[in-house]
Amino acid sequence: MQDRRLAVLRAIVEDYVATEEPVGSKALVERHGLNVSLATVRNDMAALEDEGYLHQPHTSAGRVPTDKGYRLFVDRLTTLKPLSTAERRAITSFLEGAIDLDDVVQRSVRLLSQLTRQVAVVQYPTLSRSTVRHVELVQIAPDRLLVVLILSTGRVEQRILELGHPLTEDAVADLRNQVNGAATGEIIATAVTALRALADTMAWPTAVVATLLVDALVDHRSDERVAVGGAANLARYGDSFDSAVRPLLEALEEHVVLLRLMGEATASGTVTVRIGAEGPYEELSSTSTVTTGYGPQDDALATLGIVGPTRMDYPGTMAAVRAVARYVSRFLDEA
Amino acid sequence: MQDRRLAVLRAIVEDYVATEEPVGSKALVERHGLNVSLATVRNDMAALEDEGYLHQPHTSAGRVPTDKGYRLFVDRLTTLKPLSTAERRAITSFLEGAIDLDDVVQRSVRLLSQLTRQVAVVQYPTLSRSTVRHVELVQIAPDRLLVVLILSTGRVEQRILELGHPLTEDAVADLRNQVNGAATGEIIATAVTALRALADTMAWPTAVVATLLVDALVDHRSDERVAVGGAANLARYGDSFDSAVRPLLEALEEHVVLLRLMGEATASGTVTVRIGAEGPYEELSSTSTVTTGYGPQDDALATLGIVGPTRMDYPGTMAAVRAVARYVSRFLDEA
DNA sequence: GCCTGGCACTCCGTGGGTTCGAGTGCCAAT
DNA sequence: ATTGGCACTCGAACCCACGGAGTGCCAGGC
Repeated sequence: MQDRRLAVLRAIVEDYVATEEPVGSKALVERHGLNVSLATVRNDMAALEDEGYLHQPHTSAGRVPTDKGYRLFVDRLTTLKPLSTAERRAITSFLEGAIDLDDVVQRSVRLLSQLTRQVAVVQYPTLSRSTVRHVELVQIAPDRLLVVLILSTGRVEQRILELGHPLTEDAVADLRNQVNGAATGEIIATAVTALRALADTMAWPTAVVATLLVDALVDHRSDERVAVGGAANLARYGDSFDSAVRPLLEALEEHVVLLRLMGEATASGTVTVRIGAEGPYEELSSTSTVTTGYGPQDDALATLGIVGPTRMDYPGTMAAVRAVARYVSRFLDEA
Repeated sequence: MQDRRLAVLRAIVEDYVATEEPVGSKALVERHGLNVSLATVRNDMAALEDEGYLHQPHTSAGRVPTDKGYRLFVDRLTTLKPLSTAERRAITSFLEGAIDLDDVVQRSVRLLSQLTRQVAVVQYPTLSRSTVRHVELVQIAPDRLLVVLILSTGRVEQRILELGHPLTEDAVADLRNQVNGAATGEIIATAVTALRALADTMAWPTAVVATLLVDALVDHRSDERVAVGGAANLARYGDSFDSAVRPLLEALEEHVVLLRLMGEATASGTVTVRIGAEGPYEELSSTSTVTTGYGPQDDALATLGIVGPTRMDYPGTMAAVRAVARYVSRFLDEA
């Protein structure tokens, strides 16, 4: 009885996602094996509407799930569809050719957007937990230094420093050695502390340089990088263009907004679903996000997922997001 | 007389761009200071239509410019609007804070899209004419090398090499010295030749490494990089969604397609306008591009511009594109 | 020869009215 | 609790008529 109601809700969600049209009682009993009569289903639907799981656009129309309805569906009615072997093969072969971290991220975005037919978002692995592999200083002018920071994740950060004072080649070489001695192998936070200590022991002007280096290291800009792909999938919205697509297109360009929308990286393996108004932005109240964390050793370094309409295939999308996160994590383990 | 016809065409283009609606003879004489009668304007319009400059959607509707009409407008009737001082100030202050090449490109994209309210596209300066400033080799595993290539434009390319054979630290240091000796200061093409020659003189396995380095250098992937911004401006299309926005959204993700659409970099200062079907893609026959080259010393290293509907404010857009290219070029000169 | 005023014509967009049908709610019976 | 039946609601689709914007063309004037 309560079971049947849930079955009705599930059927409505599935039909609505498939057809994009409000689903009525008749279509429901025909298309699903509910062994009850029309009237019974109607009663259930009316009850579900009273409880806020369904909504009807107008009196003589079918029912549409509310955010609350989707939430229940995702929480209690979803069994993740395993991916087809073809899909699995696609994922591995797609990732195999990657040549560096940037490439991995870009391939993942493309992969995710193609698998889910939604807009995919992949955050670059955050700096905070990765370690410094090497710091390279290149003097491109007497008073100008290019800093290249190579991290254990394979990520490379670059930054030009204006010194305000010329340095000799030897001074740069010396600085390079000291900086690498202090920072290599450390996580960013430790490296920053070590460099600050180093700067204190140094004579001007190298001390200034070390300080500038610290700035370059902690530059938070680097934490905000994301890759976005599959925006063309927005074209499938068609209806509700102004209310849904416009704010989303805007959000896709504001990476800070996007990151907030995606939320904190959750443990890899746990897929987080945010439905409509559960997210932080009112303008995006008709979009949902499906996200999870990823990173080597299943240690969630960054977030990855998709953004789409509340009306989406949650089981399929969740499975795809989880699978891609898993494979990318594994790939990062190897690298 | 012929002059008046051109004036009529100009007025129609301007009105149509402003109102987005087919413009009729009445609105025309009212809004523009054409000192002739309705009937005269009608005759001119009919003549312009015969010659293919105008088109009327249906008998009792106003006229709309054809691609050919826009072309004539751009070629003969356009006087570039100078930017307002506010706009100029915006450009300089926007670019001033840039900290590296990536940042310059990203700021330019944002700037262009905001100035023109169109989708902006900026190609990263191509490698081909820039010189090698430094090659850094970092051994991240015995048989794995991270190559960081620093170019005179400030661009940094990175690539991981799988050696298939372990190298000692000394071998790497030696290789680094030799490679830098051969490549530093040369343009890419020369550097490649020099490295090939170097590889011939070397014993295995360093020769293999040098060869791999060449591959990394000539990797054409790097020439395809573009930054895109302002996709949210597509939301203003509203009508003609399927025919115009969808293919464009797809093109924006396919950077190769996008680069072909933008065309070759033309000399900085010369703004190229491609209208509708003049471009290489049929699906994009209702979009135009406004592009120009940019680079230090006005040597066009790369292309920059916008993509938008054929119905756009060409004079304003052309002025903005030219101005941004000029300022970015100047900025690159200084750096 | 070019411009102008006038007139008849063509269609598109709009609004009102009607019909059609899907879907509902509720009641009485099992 | 479930079911069959019935009356009801309300949006979508269709039709039609009408008004008006815009046109093409002709005859007359400078």
